[in-house]
Amino acid sequence: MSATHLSDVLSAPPLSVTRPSIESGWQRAGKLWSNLKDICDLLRISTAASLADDDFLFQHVQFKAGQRIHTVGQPFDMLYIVNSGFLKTVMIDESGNEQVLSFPMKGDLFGIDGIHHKQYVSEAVALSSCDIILVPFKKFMAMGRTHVELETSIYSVMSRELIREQAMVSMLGSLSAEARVARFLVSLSERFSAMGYSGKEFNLRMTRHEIGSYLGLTLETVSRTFSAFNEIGLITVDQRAIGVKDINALRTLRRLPPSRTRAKQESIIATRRTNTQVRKAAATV
Amino acid sequence: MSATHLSDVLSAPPLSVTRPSIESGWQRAGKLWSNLKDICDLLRISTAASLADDDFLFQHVQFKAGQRIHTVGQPFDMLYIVNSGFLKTVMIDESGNEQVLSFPMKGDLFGIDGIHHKQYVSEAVALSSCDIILVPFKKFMAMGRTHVELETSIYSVMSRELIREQAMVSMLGSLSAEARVARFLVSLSERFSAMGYSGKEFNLRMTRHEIGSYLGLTLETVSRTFSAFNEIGLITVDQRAIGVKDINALRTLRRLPPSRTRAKQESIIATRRTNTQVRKAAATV
DNA sequence: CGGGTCTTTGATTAGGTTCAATAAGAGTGG
DNA sequence: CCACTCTTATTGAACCTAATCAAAGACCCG
Repeated sequence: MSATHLSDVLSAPPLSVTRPSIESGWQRAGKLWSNLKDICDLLRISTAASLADDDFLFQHVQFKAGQRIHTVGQPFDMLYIVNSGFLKTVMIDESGNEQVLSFPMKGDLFGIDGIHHKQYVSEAVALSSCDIILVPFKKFMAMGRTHVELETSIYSVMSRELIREQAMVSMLGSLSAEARVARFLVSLSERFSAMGYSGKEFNLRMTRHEIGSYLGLTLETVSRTFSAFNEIGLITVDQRAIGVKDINALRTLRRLPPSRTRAKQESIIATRRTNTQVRKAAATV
Repeated sequence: MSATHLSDVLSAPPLSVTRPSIESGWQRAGKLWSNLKDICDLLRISTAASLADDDFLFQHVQFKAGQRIHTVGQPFDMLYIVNSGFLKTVMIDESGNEQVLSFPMKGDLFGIDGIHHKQYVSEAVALSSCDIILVPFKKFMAMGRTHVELETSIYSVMSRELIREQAMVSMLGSLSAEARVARFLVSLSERFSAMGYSGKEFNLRMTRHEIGSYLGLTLETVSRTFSAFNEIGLITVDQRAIGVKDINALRTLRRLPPSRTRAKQESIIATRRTNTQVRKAAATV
């Protein structure tokens, strides 16, 4: 039952569908399968009528916490969609250190980074029990050719991922530690809400170390910032349990001391310049 | 002649090609046009035979330093390929600050971020005179349907961009200021070399401020780091003129003081632990 | 030549890392 | 079920990198 390699659990698609299961997916021979429409729904993609016709089935695979869905250097042929559970994706830099890139959860697609070099550049690790849908890329592309709106959606999802990374770069390049942690919590809250869970009370599935890696901070800074937010009453913290008390404060929390801001905000600069001159004048008196 | 809006310079494709020009592209009515094969070559994409057949022509447009190729919120319908010149792409955060995301140059594709929301999320600004190829996205997708290897390449290029952003996140999250600046120089050197220019002597086309924004540093830190590298003999600097003296030293320059490294390198941890114990033992003697 | 932008360099400050020690859980096996 | 261990989290103190503030010099372009 403990599959360490995908190939161990792969099986041929069922010849016929038996019965719908509770969650999205059909069951057959103890395995779950999803059709194209299920997948589009999961990805929050516009789902035109024609998609429902396609009877190709995508296999689900279960992973337990700690197991790897794919590893660096492994030949690419699949994309993956999270049906349930929590994961992290990491890059391994030349000195062997892990850098967390994302925390995929229900409805998220990962594995895209494997397309270019025909092998994965990152690793995906389950942080909890996970149900993952396998999406053979070749097949998916072929389907995009027959369902034009699907093709558009694939490009759209890839574009979305790029935007996500750009936002990440922007955050790492310009926000203070407090602001990063605050946004991280807001983002988690919103994602939990979107999934139908509580956005006010939730458990972190990742360690402080992993959060720190994701945000470009040390685990100590993350811990301290949680504590600080707790003291101000923005959140409550007890180990992995988070209670969001003032999400708007978290949302608008700017970098306390700006960074390479300055430029552009002429008014502020003008004001500061005036102050400086006043100060100088006072000094010379 | 000074076009501030793309629509001012757009014209219908020529009915027939007249004569090949010096650089990639054909000339007609004072304008440059490229075919599919030119574009694939420029993007360093596998170029199968069938591509040469396609006689659709892509229009070139010239921009002068400071002009914007596209802006935030502008409706998306084009991708852009740099045929010559230098640009920057920037995101504007909620407080109006620019964050530099990339410095596109010859052969680079940009505008991908516009696909998802059907409008651009970033801006592209010319840093020098530029010759840009317009790639109507709809048309490009359609061509991908008839040339399967092109479709694959489009996905591949998008994946490449995602990897680039991931590498950027990784760098911002884990490297010291020195290491970031060093890698920036190495990257520039390699790109200039790949373009046929000298990778040892080149001029920066961007300001210290823009480099700083790109690397998540202040302009002062960038300037100081250049000066420091200069003193160690890794490079020579004179304003925008850079001479790379020891690219390997730049390449391997690690973060002087590590960050959230620690984990994973068992040997080092073991060593450090031993040292600590030794120190403790010494202290108790 | 002059005004504006860009760059360099210095002095000071502060935010975040590093090192260290303790506490709190989670998992394991006797 | 509890002791033991390993991982994870919290908190403190000292240090250090990079930001901030400031000023002067270099360059560019009309």
